[in-house]
Amino acid sequence: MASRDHQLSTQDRILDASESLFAEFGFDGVSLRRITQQAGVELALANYHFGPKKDLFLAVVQRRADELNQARSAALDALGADAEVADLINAFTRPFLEKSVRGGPGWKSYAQLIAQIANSPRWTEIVMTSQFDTVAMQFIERTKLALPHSDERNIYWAFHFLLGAMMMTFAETRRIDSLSGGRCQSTDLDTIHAKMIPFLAAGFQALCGADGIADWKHRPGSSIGTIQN
Amino acid sequence: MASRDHQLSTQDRILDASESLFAEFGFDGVSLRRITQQAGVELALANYHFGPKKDLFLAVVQRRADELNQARSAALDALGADAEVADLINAFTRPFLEKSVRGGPGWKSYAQLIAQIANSPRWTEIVMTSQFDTVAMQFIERTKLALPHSDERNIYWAFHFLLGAMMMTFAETRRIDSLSGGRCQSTDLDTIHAKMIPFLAAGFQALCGADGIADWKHRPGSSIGTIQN
DNA sequence: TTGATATTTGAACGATTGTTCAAAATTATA
DNA sequence: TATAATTTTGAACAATCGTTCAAATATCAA
Repeated sequence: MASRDHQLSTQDRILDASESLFAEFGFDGVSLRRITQQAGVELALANYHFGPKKDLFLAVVQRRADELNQARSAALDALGADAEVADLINAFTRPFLEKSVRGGPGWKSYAQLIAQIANSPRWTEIVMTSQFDTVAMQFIERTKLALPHSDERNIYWAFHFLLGAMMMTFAETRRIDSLSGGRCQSTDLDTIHAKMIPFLAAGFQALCGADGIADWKHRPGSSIGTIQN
Repeated sequence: MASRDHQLSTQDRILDASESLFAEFGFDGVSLRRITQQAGVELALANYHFGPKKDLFLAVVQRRADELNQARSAALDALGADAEVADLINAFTRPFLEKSVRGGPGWKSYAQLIAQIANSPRWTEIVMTSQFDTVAMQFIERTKLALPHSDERNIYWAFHFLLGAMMMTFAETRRIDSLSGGRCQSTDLDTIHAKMIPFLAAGFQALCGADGIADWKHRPGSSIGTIQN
């Protein structure tokens, strides 16, 4: 029998258990019985407090979305008008890093859950767009100012690649760990983040920078291409 | 009733239906009844030919893995010893692009399925590592030769970011489409790939290049950091 | 054609799924 | 304290889940 934590409300205990289990097994991989059992509450309470299972899933995502968005927005606003792209990338990604690494196990599960949702067409439309696109737009607009010579679309694509690298990092799949023979640790998010910022900043500069680059043109019949401006 | 395609074997019809449905709803989001119904075969045939559901899922992944790995490996081998990083990235990513865009609907579903698996710790260990890490290692080794001055670990992390950007692209979640107000199309993988190559190549150069960069150091108490060498 | 092997069928198994509901217990209001 | 509103309980609902199996059919080898 799961020991009850009387510090937490029934809603929070259900949300905590859902967060951890959804992150590990996905929406359809977890039953409401398993969730309520881990939460230490009766099965029917999930429906009573959150309605259908899908609404519970959305509640899990929404619970921490506001706090994350506020932290990101504040980090962006704290930057001066002369902020470089690396500063903007850091402002957008560091709050998530801080919470995933030092926000407790709930935030860790939350980050892994969001990382999976972000690559699932089924949930992206319902969850990501509605919850995170406002701040994403703030980042885009600031980046347009920092890279004024760029075609607008390139900034969107660069942000798309940023999202991919960031989500892959927070997913912590440990694939690189075995691939590198243990020389790299997927759980060391601080180190990865320190590598990610210059990597992405260079990508933004190459794609959206003033030196006006750069689509990759494939030469048919050859496996070699070239970067053209 | 689903019309039977007598061109295809029972196994292939089950694999095709599984591929499409697993990509859309995930492993636990699809029942064997729905799969066999879409395949136009009896329920019991799934178990007869593939065993338990998990083995069917693995069979779906394995079916196209060899072909993809061979194409990637051939593209890498076709490059000369003087290949640049952009060439290596292109050799690793273009085969997947070509099959996803011009390989038929099966390959499209397959790419989306792999993209979701890649960000799921539950499947990465079982699927990705065993199926794709051999060719991944070939790419890593070639990149070490192209960027000989780099700390080995930075190449692994750069490859990690490459995977994230690539998987986010093949997932086709259409998030950027709405974010950009329709100016960017997630389904236009050719355009995205043309942007991705210079973006990632610049990232590799910044992180692993001869000009020896570059970890992002966060200044405590400030939201501003700096790139140091 | 005969016998052996492989595949398909249709039904059923027990277990688990999300959801519902009336009654009991608790908390809040007056 | 008495009344109302809220929360919790325990059980049950119909539906669906993955899996199994003997019988029927189809395919192949001799």
